Amino acid sequence: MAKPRNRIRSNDPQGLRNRVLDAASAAFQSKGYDATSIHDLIRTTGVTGGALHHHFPSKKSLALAVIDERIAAEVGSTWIDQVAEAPTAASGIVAVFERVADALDQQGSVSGCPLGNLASELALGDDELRGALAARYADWRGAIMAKIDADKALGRAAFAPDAAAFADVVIALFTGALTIGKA
Amino acid sequence: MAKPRNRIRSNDPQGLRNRVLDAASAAFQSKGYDATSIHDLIRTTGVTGGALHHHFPSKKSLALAVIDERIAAEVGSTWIDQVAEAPTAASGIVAVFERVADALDQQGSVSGCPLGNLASELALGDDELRGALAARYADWRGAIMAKIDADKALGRAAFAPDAAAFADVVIALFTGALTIGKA
DNA sequence: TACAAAACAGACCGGTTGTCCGGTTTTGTC
DNA sequence: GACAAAACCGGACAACCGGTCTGTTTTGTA
Repeated sequence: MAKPRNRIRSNDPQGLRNRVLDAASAAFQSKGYDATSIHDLIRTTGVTGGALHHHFPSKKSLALAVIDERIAAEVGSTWIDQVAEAPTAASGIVAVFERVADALDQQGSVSGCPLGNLASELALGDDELRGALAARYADWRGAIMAKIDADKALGRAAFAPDAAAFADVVIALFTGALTIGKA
Repeated sequence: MAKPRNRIRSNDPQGLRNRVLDAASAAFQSKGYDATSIHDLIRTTGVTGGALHHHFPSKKSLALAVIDERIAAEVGSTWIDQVAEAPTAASGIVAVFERVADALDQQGSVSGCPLGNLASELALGDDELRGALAARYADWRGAIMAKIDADKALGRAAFAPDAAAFADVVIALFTGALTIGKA
């Protein structure tokens, strides 16, 4: 006479994994990595500790997955894709800034750049995490540089800045602005 | 026959307070606020828990003191003073960037902007802390704006940007650059 | 149906966290 | 010297942390 387990259960590993990833990335952004406990995630998602540990053996592995899957996608959709599709690098960059500013106005609060928040908090503590974050920055930077070079090749560049330096400035400006916006 | 207490003790509240503040601000910058436990500070400074609690009843009050005393001084010496003493706003800003870049080269590692690190980590969690951080940003911004306006009045401005917007860009650029440098 | 592997459940552990408290010593003041 | 306030001591505390464990259920495969 074990426990009468009358509730049906269906294994959905990918769905459960995604739910955890969603909750984790949201919590990391709104509260920070250290301030988010895995018990918090257990409570908010309803996922049990065993299941969570099955998919993410450690908190660090969870952070790694958030960076490589969720944040990478976010950088891609809000930056890389937008810049690539724009007529010119400069116009694409300006458009992203305006779009983000509009979204922030509607939202009413600033919770920072997802990538920048994590970079600030855990880049210094762990080399593996720092590498994952650096890779995301490299992608971001590469997309801007590629567009600038394409502009130059097409003769569309209003001015001819050093692509690498210009990309760095754009990224630093964006990251810094969202950080200051939090205060 | 209580404990034979043969060690001499001399009360030095201000010195002890400063020692804690030094250790705390260093730890906050290198490891982050959440990652720094007050037991860490007890170990590294040798200050007892009771004494620490006497000066800083809570960890938050310690953070507040670090912001208002240590970080404010740092912003003042590396930014406000430098800009004020420079012949022109633009040259002063460039000089600060160069000086910081040189210091970072010698140091070999980047641990971020002290103000930016704390802003990123705890601005969203507590309104009082956010206010303290915002005040530091306001001072910083005000110093740059004042210098730009002074330049304009003296006819020294090579170009005539909107002072507020320009100051924001400078601060965002600085903060963001140091954040990215960590990754 | 048989069975191994994957997915999930949930209690549990050692260690650490921030905070607080009762007592002792030092210091300023009269 | 008497005495109160401030400074300092050292440990106790409950809550919570990330991680582990054993066991059960589901699923793919043949």
